[in-house]
Amino acid sequence: MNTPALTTLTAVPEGKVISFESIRVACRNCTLMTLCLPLGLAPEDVERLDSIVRRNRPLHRGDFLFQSGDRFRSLFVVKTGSVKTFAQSPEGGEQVLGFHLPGEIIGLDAIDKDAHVCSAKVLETSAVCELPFGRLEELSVTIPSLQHQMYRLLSKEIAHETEMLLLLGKKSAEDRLATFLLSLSQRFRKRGLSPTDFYLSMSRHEIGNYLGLAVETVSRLFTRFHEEGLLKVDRKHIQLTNLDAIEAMVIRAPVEEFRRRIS
Amino acid sequence: MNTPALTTLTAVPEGKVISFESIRVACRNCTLMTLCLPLGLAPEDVERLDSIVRRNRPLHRGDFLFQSGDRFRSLFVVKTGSVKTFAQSPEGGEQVLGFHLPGEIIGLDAIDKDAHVCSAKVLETSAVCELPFGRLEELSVTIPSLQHQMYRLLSKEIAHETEMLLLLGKKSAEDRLATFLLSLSQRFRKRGLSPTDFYLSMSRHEIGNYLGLAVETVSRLFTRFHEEGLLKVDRKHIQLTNLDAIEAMVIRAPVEEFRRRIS
DNA sequence: AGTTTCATTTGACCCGGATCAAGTAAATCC
DNA sequence: GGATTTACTTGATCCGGGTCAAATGAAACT
Repeated sequence: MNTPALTTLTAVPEGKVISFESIRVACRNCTLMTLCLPLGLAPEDVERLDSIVRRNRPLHRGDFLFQSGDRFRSLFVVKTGSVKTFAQSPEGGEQVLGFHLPGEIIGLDAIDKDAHVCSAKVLETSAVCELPFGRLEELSVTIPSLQHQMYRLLSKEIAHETEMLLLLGKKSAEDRLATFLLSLSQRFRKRGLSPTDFYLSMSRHEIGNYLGLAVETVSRLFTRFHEEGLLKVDRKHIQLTNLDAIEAMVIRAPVEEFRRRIS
Repeated sequence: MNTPALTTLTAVPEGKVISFESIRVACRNCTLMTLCLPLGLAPEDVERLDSIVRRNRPLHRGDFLFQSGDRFRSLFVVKTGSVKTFAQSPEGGEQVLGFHLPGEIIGLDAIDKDAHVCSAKVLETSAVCELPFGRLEELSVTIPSLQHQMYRLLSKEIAHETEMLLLLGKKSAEDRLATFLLSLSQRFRKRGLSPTDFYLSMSRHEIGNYLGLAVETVSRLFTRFHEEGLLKVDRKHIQLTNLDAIEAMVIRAPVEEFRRRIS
């Protein structure tokens, strides 16, 4: 048997039932082990970690993991499906902060203030592991390799946000969308899924919000990329037909700087 | 005696000598203790932390703490002066990631890859504490409150970058500069310095780069803010003559969203 | 099946801020 | 002290992408 919940990452239609078994798997049997918190832990330590993990029933589109202002109790790891995080201003304006795929950890920004500073909403039927942070912290006192892994994860998150800053600070709309698609592609690949053929679980509006672009711009860019033969779009189904060109697009981005410097 | 090196945060002219004594102070006597790593530690633990801190000679404008690609060995804490961090593309283009004031920790993004992913350059004569990360990690295994403080610091850094994402993702040039000035003001206040009267240690070019704006735009905005009576500018000397207005400017930023929602 | 609702696409227009181009003022160098 | 370099300011122009408006298409509702 394979693991249907993982391979149908974003393909589970609304309301369909996910195999409950695939959600209850222990860390040691989880296909995400090398992407997740247990990375680098000795088997017996994985068991100890496993013992504090709460595996709740699957969540559905629109469900919240937590909302901004909630007391911080747990970190969450996406197991199947996807989750978006976003900040909201009192008036209702919202800024999408990230889209989270299986193995990615959510809530790290809440440790400092002991309260959530953003909200997390499930984009499609998803299974999520809950890690009560108090227990995790106790555990990491007695497992140095877990502490190290925690530092690494927090650091990785910082480095990742830094990359987003680079993206939003300088690049053109075209670069932003190309970078976004490439990021998804690479993350799908790491999870054993097709890097060139996938479904988007988020709307154009959410993509635009995330990238600091208007919906219309996102839509136009998809059309243009399609016309240029970079990809095929059908609604939420994306096929990257020229991944190399998309990569090249992202890499040669800082050229304007270069041109300025040599002149 | 007061601590001249702190009170002259950005006012030490190039080449002038900083009191060496003020640099060598132990953590327990450091005015930054409540802003820095020792926060929340028992006195004996502060001593243990103190014992691994390396206090090097002051650095001067243009000196590097580290460069992108360097092996990661230590975290750094600004003690006096200021430091900028930036990412650079191979061609020479650069994106300023942050300006760091006394008590702020630099290098947290390097833990994951065990290599620096950005560079840190001193903006003015500055004293910096070096924290060898291996030692720090060992220590944090035996001092749970230090481990907790590390988690908090890492988390705070994530939350801070999230705020920058919000800024760069949505807001107008005006909002960006206002937010930047307000951030500086608040950070100076926390350090016991004037929140309304300070020197900028970074150039207009660096501010623009940081905020995703052209130098010319930054310059024009300073002129406009001056005309509107929000501040006085003389070269690098800034006086915020209407802090309330600047705060209001930042807070009422998401109004466009609101307008859209009710229509 | 037909209606409502919401998401996406497409077109027309406009504006904020980038870019280009001087000019001015400090700081650094002889 | 004068020359050179670098930083900053100001003005003119242009364009990428936002905004507005409308059409089209999917999906949910009755």
